[in-house]
Amino acid sequence: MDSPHTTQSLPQYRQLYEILRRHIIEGIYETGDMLPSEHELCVTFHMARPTVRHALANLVRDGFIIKRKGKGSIVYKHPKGVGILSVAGTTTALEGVDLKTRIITRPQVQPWPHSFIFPLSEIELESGSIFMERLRLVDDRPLFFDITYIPNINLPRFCSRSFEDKSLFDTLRRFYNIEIIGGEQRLKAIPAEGRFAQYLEVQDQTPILHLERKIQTNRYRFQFYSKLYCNTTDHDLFGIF
Amino acid sequence: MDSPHTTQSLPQYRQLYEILRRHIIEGIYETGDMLPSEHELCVTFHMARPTVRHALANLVRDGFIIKRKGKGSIVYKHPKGVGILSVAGTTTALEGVDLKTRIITRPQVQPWPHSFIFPLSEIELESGSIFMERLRLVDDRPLFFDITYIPNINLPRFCSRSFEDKSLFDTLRRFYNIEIIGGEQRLKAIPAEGRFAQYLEVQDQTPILHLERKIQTNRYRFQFYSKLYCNTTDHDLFGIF
DNA sequence: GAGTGGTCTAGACCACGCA
DNA sequence: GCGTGGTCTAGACCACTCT
Repeated sequence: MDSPHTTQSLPQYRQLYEILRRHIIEGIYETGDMLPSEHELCVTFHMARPTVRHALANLVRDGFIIKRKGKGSIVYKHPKGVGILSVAGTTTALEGVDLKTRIITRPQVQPWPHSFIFPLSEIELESGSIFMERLRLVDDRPLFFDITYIPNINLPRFCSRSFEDKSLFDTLRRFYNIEIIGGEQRLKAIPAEGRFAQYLEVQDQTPILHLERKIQTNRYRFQFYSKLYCNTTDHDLFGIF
Repeated sequence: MDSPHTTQSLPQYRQLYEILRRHIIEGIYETGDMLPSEHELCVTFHMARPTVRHALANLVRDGFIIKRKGKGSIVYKHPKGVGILSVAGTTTALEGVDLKTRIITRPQVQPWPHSFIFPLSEIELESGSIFMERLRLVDDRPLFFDITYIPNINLPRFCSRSFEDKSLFDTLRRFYNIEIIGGEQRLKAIPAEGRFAQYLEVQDQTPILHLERKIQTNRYRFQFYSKLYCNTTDHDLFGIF
């Protein structure tokens, strides 16, 4: 097994979040079911109410439950959809879906593009970027093409890791202790052209979704960037707000 | 003035949120500035720390600040962008932007469309929907076309209210005590066609963004729906996650 | 070392849904 | 009227950034 420090003292609210999340995904709860009340969860897991509420708040944020005053926490499983607009990261968001990753360009260090989408700091510019291109497939049909730029700062052996069918976010968390804490994204509908149309297996000029993202991490002054080209003809993109 | 109960005992954490949010938007803080520390805010506003933290957490959620352990809350003003993907509602998200609304179809009661995007409950079906079409313009250029379906349940005089350059969310909050607490949305890139292309003033077949949303409110079992057609050629859509 | 945010406790009172 | 979640208090200890 490769679990260096899987549960390395995760905060209690995160532990409870993971447990309930798993229960919902695995079908122990169905849409419409009530979660145990906050009080019950306090007793069961030996936590104070704010701690329990913190966990539940995150489940709300990620769309797993909705809460009703005087009623309780209601499980809400969303119909199939591709929730790549959330913090959780693509691989997690698509849990339960047959997701495959094909590496188009293996991670390699190179200078930043000349005019980059987002402004870069001195240190980012100096260090260069780790560049990587991946095609993600759902049910063996290409869903989106993902170009990632990561500042090459203190990420030993990063380029020699395998990302075939692996989660980038997981790799960052497990080997480098980097957690994703948020980000911003810009969306555009654009016509598919050239190699993007080929990768996504759509006709030239088919409307596709283009996302440019800046992803914040818990490491001080460390963020990274990605560009997505997404085929929304077969699947809708799905988001919570 | 039309402020029936503007501050009708808003919770403290919301009051603080609104104050800080306004200060950020109005330029009292610039990007990179530090907000007062949590402790300072506690003292200044006579609140306990969890209350202050609740307000700050919402500012983080809405992208106004990022927090750094051992450092503080850093103000983060996003460059121009159109943040219609957030809870806040279009009008609020576009604060500071020259937003105009042109009513295409005045609110009217009618039955629900035959096959509606989202499953509807008995009571929603029985009551029929309030239907309304609006074109939203930024700097006098059409940005998106918005079709709204609201269950016609206990919304007296709704159809006779004016929505020209008014916020729907504000109307719901002020006159019906309905708050938006979240929602889900589906995104697609589609080609502009027919009247949509005309309204948005784009060429036929230009890629546009299509959103289908279900919007949750604090009123029990009350949600509403909207469809958006958005021109992303001139502006990117902007989102936080 | 001083100050910051991150986590956590053990209570309290209120508004709401439901029976 | 009971149980639920929504709000709030007044503390506590820890990990982190900065000087």
